[in-house]
Amino acid sequence: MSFLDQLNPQQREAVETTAGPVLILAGAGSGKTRVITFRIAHLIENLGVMPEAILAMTFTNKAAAEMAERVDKLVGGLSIAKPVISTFHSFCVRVLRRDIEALRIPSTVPGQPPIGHTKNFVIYDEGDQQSVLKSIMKRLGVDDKQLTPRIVLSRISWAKNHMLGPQELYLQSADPKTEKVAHLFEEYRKELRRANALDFDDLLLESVRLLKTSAPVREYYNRRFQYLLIDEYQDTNRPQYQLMRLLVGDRHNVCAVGDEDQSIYSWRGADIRNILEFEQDFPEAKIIRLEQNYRSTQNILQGASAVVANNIRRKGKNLWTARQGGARIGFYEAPDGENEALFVADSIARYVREALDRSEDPRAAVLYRTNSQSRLFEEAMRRYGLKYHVVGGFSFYERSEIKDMISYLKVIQNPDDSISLLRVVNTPARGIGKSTIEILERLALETGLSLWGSIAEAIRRELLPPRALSSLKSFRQLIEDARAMQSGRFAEQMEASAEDKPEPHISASSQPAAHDEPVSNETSFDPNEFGNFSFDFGAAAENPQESHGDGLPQPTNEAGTSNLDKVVPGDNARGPVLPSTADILKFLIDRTGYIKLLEEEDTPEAYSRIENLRELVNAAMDSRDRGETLDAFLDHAALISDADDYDERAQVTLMSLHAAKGLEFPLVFLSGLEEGLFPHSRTLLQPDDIEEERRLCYVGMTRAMDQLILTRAVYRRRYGTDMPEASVPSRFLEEVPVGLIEELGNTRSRAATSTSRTAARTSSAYGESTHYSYEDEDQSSSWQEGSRGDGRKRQPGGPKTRTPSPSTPYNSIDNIAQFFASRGKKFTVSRPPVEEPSGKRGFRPGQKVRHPKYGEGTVYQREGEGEEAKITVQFPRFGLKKLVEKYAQLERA
DNA sequence: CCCTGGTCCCAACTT
DNA sequence: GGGACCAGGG
Repeated sequence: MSFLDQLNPQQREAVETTAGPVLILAGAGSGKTRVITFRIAHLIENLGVMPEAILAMTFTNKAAAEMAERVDKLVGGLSIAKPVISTFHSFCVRVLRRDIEALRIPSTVPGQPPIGHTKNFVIYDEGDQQSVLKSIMKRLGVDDKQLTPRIVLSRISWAKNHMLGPQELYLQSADPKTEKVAHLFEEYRKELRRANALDFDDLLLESVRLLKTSAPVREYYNRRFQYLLIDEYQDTNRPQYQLMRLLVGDRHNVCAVGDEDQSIYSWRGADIRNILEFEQDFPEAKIIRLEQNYRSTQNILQGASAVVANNIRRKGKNLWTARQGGARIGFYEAPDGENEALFVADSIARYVREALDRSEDPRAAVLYRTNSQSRLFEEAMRRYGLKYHVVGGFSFYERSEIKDMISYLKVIQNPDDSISLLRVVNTPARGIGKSTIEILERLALETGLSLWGSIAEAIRRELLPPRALSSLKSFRQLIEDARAMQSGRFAEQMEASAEDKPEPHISASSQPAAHDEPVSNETSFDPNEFGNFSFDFGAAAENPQESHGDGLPQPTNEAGTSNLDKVVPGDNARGPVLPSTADILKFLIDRTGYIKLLEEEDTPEAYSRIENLRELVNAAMDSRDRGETLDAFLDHAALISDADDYDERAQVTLMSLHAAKGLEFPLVFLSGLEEGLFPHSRTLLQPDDIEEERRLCYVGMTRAMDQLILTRAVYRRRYGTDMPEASVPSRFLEEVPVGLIEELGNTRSRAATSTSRTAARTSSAYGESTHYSYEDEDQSSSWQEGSRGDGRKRQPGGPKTRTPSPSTPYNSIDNIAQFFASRGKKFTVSRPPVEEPSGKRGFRPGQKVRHPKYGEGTVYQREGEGEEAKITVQFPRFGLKKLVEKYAQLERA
């Protein structure tokens, strides 16, 4: 029996139509990933295609990794060679690292090196881009208020996504503002070229340019890749589209998979025309529709379809499911954002417990339009002792100590990277201050050198006071020593490759990088050339609340102390040692005294930073074990994305709607359904933007397998301290057919809020009968205890459950229980017992405690009396925190 | 030169 | 709620 028998007829057709262009219109939940992976497996297994001749493009590393894993399972280690499954951006980086120098042009000045990027280019992230623009705008005296670096950057990015250069932008500019942007764009480009840096958009654009202009390069890839697959085709932009055309060549073996109803990235340049006009691009194209949804119940699917049916720009489709009926779509209207979050947490706590009792999938997702909404949900999850995982937000790489070290590495890879150099030249402080920097920058401007070049020049010509000069000398020595470590590695490679000609470079900073052979005339391909990234990085440091699935303790690098011994200097145990990225990092940390200074600081924050640095060194060691060089390590760090840290083992996942694309959960909450929030206020004016918001809503709703609950807050605070504002229900709520909706929650309170909103806010009816309130401290802390106690051994109906009387302030919970009960899931309305207050009160200095967010810590001091007492606790990872005992859910550890 | 504390202004999605 | 920026003291 063939594995193809597992597919439905349409899926099977999609898998077996391997010659020529194919467009697969795959509705939500219709087995898109399955089709792609089976198609790859079919090519390899049944048609004998060489794995390395297959290229599949995805949007996130996570999706690529998952796809690779699934293909691996199907093909079962038939061959060491693997198909290339990669994100567009990662793929482009590999292409450019290999051949970008084919784009260089000879200098007009004889004897000068060619102009253009070299293969040791660095990647600039958004922060780097902003720094570049900021300094340009300062230099040119551009008014910061009308035109912020942020705005300019987004306009530049817009231009790039539409494949416009500064000149084109200038020519079609109709206003002085755009003219200015065009000018800044030009300067920005110069600056990046000088720094030998590329931004994210450039990765795509330069790859396109490379394939367009260099026939040998193009032919190399055309020969190598015979089959091309593109996931999420509806979200490709023009450069990606062109890249596809160039890679496909005239063979036209391309398979694009997408769903126009899930196009949610137009603001990033995604061009919905790409999918709508596929048939024009490839007249011989075969179109296959996958319309059977295997994920959701009929109610959910109907609701979602009804919403998206309000869009005009779509092909239209008929999604159906065999899962007739199902739970109705819940709707809960909360008085405010806090209550909304508590409602969600309460429902999830209940759901998780129940699902575990029945050995069902206990995962739930909370989706929101804006990341800032996550805070309230996080607090609520902690209240309920739920293990949750937040996707996105502040990542490991955004921490300052990590950025510092990464910047050092970038400078070592490419000293002309002036942005990174500026970041580290005085980090830690070594007496190179503002005035010194200003002189260097002026010198750079006069001479056309990079900052790195200017440092040498300033030292040579003794243009600075002796003090500054000696500081600069020691900095330069540091970088050069580190670079020398690097070149040991390169020297060896150079021996291997024959006719290599190290070229002089403007500031003598170009690495004597080993050239691959010229691009043409290769007959065999290195299967590892496009090796996929792996993603075991940073997660542990990020969120101590992170779940590990079944609630059982897992062998993780918790709190990191176990990693300590891995980082001791002189870790040469793993065989003949060439200097690796890890070695360089250790060298840097040692020479700069970075950790030593942190230790001297002797604050808990400092120790947490040290911990992060160790984590970074560990990551570098893993990178070394994978055989990666410095640039691969840095590429990885630059291209890892928020969506990549989604952990499918977490019971509760909090994330933006965008990040949820491609995922599915038994229970989904779609929150903040308010005009101005979702749809977002910045989209209300253009009809096209509203359609995209609606697609986003569709994406969110179709993530749900069994249960979908929509929520909204009547009052919402926009900023931390401002007065809450009354909201208008989202239009999307009205677009869901009434018959599919089940209202949840306390109707009385809702009536009160809608009839007299301001009165309700202050009246006791509002304040006290609010079902979920942060002020009700007994309730929440006892819930906390209860669910934590249940965490490992879940005892259904044990002593920890009781049914509240109808008079408890939990009206709405009764209602939810009924709601769940009505769909055949029996939910006991449970409420953990109220604990004796004396049992856990009164922490004393020296005592070990556990905090839901900060983990274990030691009480440092106690101020005040009773439950008003403030206790200061030292947490190894988070430092000293002053907590009001009444509110902090501290436990004895 | 470096650190601190106050103030301003912001907050859409993300490779 | 918080990050970026600036003024002023050590």
